[in-house]
Amino acid sequence: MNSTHQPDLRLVATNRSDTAISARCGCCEARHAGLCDTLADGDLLHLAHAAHWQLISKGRVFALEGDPSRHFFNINHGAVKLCKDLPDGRRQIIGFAGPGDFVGLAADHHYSFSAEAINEVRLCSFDRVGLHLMFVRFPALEKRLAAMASSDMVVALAHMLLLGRKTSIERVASFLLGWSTKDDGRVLALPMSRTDLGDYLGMTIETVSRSLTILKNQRVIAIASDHGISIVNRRRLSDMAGAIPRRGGLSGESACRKTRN
Amino acid sequence: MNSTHQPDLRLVATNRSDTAISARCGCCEARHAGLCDTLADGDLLHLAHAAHWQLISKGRVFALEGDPSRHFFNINHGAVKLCKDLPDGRRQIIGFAGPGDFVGLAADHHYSFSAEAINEVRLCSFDRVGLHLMFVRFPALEKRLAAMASSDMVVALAHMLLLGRKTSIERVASFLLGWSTKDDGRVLALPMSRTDLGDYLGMTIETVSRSLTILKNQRVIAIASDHGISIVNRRRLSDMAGAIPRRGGLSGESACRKTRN
DNA sequence: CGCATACTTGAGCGAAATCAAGGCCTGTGG
DNA sequence: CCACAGGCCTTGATTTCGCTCAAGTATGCG
Repeated sequence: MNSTHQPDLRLVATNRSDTAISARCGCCEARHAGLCDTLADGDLLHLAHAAHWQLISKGRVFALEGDPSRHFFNINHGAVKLCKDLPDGRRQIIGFAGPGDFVGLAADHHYSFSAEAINEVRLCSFDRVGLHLMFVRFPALEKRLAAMASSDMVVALAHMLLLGRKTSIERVASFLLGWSTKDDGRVLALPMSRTDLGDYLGMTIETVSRSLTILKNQRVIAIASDHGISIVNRRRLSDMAGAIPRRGGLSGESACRKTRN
Repeated sequence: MNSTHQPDLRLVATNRSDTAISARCGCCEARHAGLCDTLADGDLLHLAHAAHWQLISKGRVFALEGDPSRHFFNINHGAVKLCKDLPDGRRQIIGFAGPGDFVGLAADHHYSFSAEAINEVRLCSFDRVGLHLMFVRFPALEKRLAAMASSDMVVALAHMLLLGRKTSIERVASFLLGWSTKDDGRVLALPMSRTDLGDYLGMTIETVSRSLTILKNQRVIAIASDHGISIVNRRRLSDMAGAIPRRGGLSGESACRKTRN
C-alpha cells in the first residue's frame, strides 16, 4: 500500500508536444503531465529517494491542512477532493484533482487545505527538497510548475465569482460545464458525492439535488445514474451558468455600472 | 498623468532583511517590495523602456478582464480593487491591492480580472517581455514572484471558504481581521465603499452595514467614520469570524466527520 | 443652500437552508 | 433466497438568513 522507490527512480520524458506534454516515471510508470517539457527526449532526472509511490484508499486524508508541506503529489489514478474545514464541521471544497493533476504545489511551508481520496487513488509523492534540487538542474521545471500554479489561480478566481455571486442553478450549471469535456451526449463521470458537490459549490446536498432535477426536467442534461450525467443542450446549460462576460464588452474607461438582477 | 520612463530606469536594492525586502525604483522612487531580494545591494537592473510610471484617477479601470496582459503593476500609493463581473452587472471583488502589492502577476496571456482604482493611485507598470529578460539575468527574481503568487493563492483559498460557507457576520469579522494590522485600538482605514465590501464578501451593502452595526453594538468594533473603524475586542472578533481550525486537530486517518451547525 | 452620493435602518419577501420522509441500491447475515 | 440495515439520493414542508424595496440620515460639493 505504500512502497518506497529504489534509489534509481527517474523521470523519463516521452512526449514533448505543446498541448500534451508528459513524462513517464521510470519506476512506477506514473505519468507526470507537464513536468519535463524542456528536457530532451531520453533525458533522465535522477530523483533518488525523492519520490515514492502510494495507493490511497477511499476516504483517506493524505495531506492535512496546517501540516508541514514536505511533499507534493501527482495524481495517477482516481479522484481527490481538496478541502478547507471550519471547526464546527462546515467544509469548503476548493477543488478536485484527477489523473495528471498536481496537488500541494502552491503551499509554501504548510498545506493550506486537506486532500482526501474520493475513491481508490494512486499517486506519486515528491519530496519538496528533492524538487528544489531538480530546479537547480532544470530551471525550466520551476517555470512550468509556476505556470501550473498560475492556471490554478485563474480557476480559483472563477470559483470565487461562483461562490460569491451565482445562484444555485448557475453554480451547478457552471460546474457541469467546467467538469465536462468537449464531447456532449457522452456520459460524464462524477466520482464525487452530492455532499462533495455541495461542499464545492457552497450549497447543501438538497439544493444540489433539486438543481440537477430542474436541469434534467428542462432537458438540459440527462441523468444516467447518480454518478453519471450527460449534457443534452450545452448552449442552454451555458446560458444558465451565468455566461462569462465577452471580451471587449465595456470600454476601459470608467466601466462597471451596476444593474443587479 | 502618464509619463514614460527614461531609458535608464533601474531598480536599486536597498534592503535585504528576510521579512521586509524592498527595492527602490531608481527613476520614480517607487518601492517595489520583494522584487530584488537576491540582488547584491547596489546591483542595478536596467529595464530600459520596460516600465513606466502612471497616475490613475479614482474609478479608473487600468486593467480589463480578458484583455491581453501585456503589463503587470506594482501599486505605489492608493488602493485598488480587483473585480470579476457577470454580464448582468453582478460583481465579485476577488481582492484589494495596496502600496507594495503586485497586480497581474498570475495572468498568463489575458487578465483574469479587472483592476480599478478605489482612490487616486500611483503605480509602476512593468512590461511582461522586459520581465522575462530580467528572469534570464536574475533567476531568483522569478522564484520570488512565484512565491508571491503562491501566497496570493493561500489568500484566495481562504476567501473561497468565506464565500462558500461563512455567515454574513463571520464574513465581515473575517475581513476586518484580515485587513487589520496588529495594533488594536488604532483607527483602521477602509478606503473602499460599502458596495466594494459587499462585492468582496459576496453580500449586499445593506447586509454589510447591518453586520457592522451589530459588531459596533456589541462593542467589538468602534466606527469612527464611514471609512475608519477600530477593533475594540480582537478576541471576540476572532471568535465571530469562524475560527481557523487549529493545527493537528484531527488524525490524518479518516477525518472529516460533519456536524453542520 | 440644494443636490448628489453614500450609508443606515426598517419592512416584507424569497431563495436556499433545515427538517423530515421516503425510495433505491448494496452488502450482509440468516 | 429473502430480510434487513445503512448509505446515498430525492422530494416535500417549513423556517430563516440575507436580499429587495423603500425611507430616512449624514456628508460633501457646486
